[in-house]
Amino acid sequence: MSVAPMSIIRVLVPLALPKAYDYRVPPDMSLAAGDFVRVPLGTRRVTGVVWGAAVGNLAPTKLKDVIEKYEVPPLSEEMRDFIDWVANYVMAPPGLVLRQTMRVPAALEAAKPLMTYRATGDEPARITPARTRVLQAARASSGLTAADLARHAEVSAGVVRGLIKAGALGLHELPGHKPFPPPDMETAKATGPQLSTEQADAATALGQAVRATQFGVHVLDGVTGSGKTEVYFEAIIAGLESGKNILILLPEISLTAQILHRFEARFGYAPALWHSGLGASERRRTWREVAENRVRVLVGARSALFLPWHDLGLIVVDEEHDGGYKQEDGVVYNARDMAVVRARLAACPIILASATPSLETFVNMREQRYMEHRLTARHGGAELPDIQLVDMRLSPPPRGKWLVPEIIEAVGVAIGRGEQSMLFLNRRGYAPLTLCRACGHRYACSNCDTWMVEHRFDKRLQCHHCGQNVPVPNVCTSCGEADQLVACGPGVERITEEIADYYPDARIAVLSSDHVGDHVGGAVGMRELIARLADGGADIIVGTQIVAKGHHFPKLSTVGVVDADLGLGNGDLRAAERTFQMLSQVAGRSGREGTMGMAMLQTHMPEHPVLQALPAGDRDAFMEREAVVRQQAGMPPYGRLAAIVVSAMGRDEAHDFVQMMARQIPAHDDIRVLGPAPAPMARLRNRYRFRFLIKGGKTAPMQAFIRHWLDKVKLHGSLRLSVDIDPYSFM
DNA sequence: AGCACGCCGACT
DNA sequence: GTCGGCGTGCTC
Repeated sequence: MSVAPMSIIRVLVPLALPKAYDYRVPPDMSLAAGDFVRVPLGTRRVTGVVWGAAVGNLAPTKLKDVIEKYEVPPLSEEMRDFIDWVANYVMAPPGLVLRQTMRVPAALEAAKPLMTYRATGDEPARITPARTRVLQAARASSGLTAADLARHAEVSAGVVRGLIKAGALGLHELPGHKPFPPPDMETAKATGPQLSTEQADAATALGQAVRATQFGVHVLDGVTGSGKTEVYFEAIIAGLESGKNILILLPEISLTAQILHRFEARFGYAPALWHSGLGASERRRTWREVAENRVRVLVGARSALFLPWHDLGLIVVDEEHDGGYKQEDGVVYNARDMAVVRARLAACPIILASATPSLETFVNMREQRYMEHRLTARHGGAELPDIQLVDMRLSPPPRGKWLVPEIIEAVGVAIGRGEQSMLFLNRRGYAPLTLCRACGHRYACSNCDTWMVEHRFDKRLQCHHCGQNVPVPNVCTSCGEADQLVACGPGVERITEEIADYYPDARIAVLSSDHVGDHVGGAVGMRELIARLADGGADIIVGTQIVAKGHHFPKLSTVGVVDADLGLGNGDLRAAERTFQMLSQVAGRSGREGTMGMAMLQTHMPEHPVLQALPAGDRDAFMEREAVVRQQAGMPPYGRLAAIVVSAMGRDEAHDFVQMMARQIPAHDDIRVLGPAPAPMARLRNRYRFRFLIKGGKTAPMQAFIRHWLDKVKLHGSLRLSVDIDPYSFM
């Protein structure tokens, strides 16, 4: 009797371990790469994924046995390659990247059976119109739950319950999760809107790219209101027809609802959704259905990239320039860039859509690495808004106020015409700084290097970085004087108060994450709130950047930007680019239906290139100029950048460590290390932070350099070190 | 990420 | 004397 040599495999577990570990496969178990397994690790049992053949550099006696295999489709080789690629690129342990995929442990367990009902053929003793409709629905399609039947027949749950009791409906348990509805190709193809010539051209080209099932990056570059969504919907139809699956990424969850509704209107069914606010059972169902290759279209936030996809036929990254694609905590990555990699591995096209593409994308498009599809005309002949600058040096607001007379007047004109106005200020709360008139004390966060922001609606001082939150004191906490606190500078709440003074009868609404929240309940609540406001529920909307994105305000004619310079002065690499993107988005909110909108920007530096480019409507000239600046500075996309932030509980601990690191910087012809310097937030959540910037040429081996450097140092105590490849924000 | 091991202060 | 604080290191 011969015993086959026990096979040994490598298992990656979703933990911050440096590599995958080897395990023995018990003789009665058969495993292949990609299988989800349970393995012992130390004293615990964890779930992991078979990553491949064993490395075999550990004494066989030390190996432990795989405990069990999960009955889930294996993670594809493509996904495993993607995870390895991302881990290598962003310099994170592969296990931590795998964890992005394994965030739903419950999805690995067998699903509860699905309780569906079908008509038994028995006629109930009493028949009513409601009952007839339910039985019709039950006969028309199978696999419907009691709730589905009630919804299809438009009756209450009680009617269905009655029919079950009467024996007319019989329980039929189905294994697995409730499937997502299949695409309705008839509707999709029948209800397509009339596309303009340029829309149709772009749609045709994208459709061809999808059918060619070849990797390629396509930029859908179109001004606000030019119908980008309708164009990529056509590409989605091509993908559905070819039997492939489609992933649509959005930078934030509040936009998912928006797309969902447009998608339903166009395709007659709802796509799957994926974002952090999904409930546990929906999350589990969606993960599982993706793993089983039964989700055809999914709209999601950046984490949707790590779902266990099969057969991706198209990825769409909407608002590709948006900073929301950058994940800053845990594994630091830019989902837009990783989506391009994902598409390459899947050998499918990817569409980057934006009205204001990032400079990286702009340069790639100009140098023809990315295919350009440009939409220049606004929908329904609407024109781009007239953008005007108000020089605050020549036309200052009244003392202690923030709005210039020109904007106040324009809002008045809009009110007179029954149109909406929007005042934009990207600053939450009432005032960004509070000080004591008596002793000069400034209220700072005790954990961070920042001021406490007054929120007058909830009468509290808040730190926007760590969340610390105290009631506004009655007496100064420093000198004890009463009623001496002064609010310095404006936030949206203060602007609301100011405009209300001028137009006391106007209906004014504030929109910021404080009032609607950025969780899903908030996002849903916000959709409803915005729909109400957009429908004429307010005369004046005062908002932070939350109002800049995606939402449609048909009655909005006038936009006032309270501080167009905010964000230009902080020395950030992308300050100009980001300000341009944000301001053009905000200005683009106005005048979308037949009317010419107007936007006024309050500025102290009207000669700044960003503020010159906006009224001139000359995005390309601005981008070209910005590209030259970057090229001269050797900055991305003409050079490479990485950041290393070291933090510790004590300033000396962090400082000594970065000094020691500085002495270990490896030499390299094409890479320079700047720093260490105190990080832009030198203290954050009670930790002292220092930063190195690593600047390399376009082809510099940044990761290898950093790996080599970090191999020479060892963390201890409260020290933490994080690497950010291609940092987005420098703050 | 957990969890055990190990070395220091303050309690019945 | 022991209970327990959390720094350090390991997990195939």
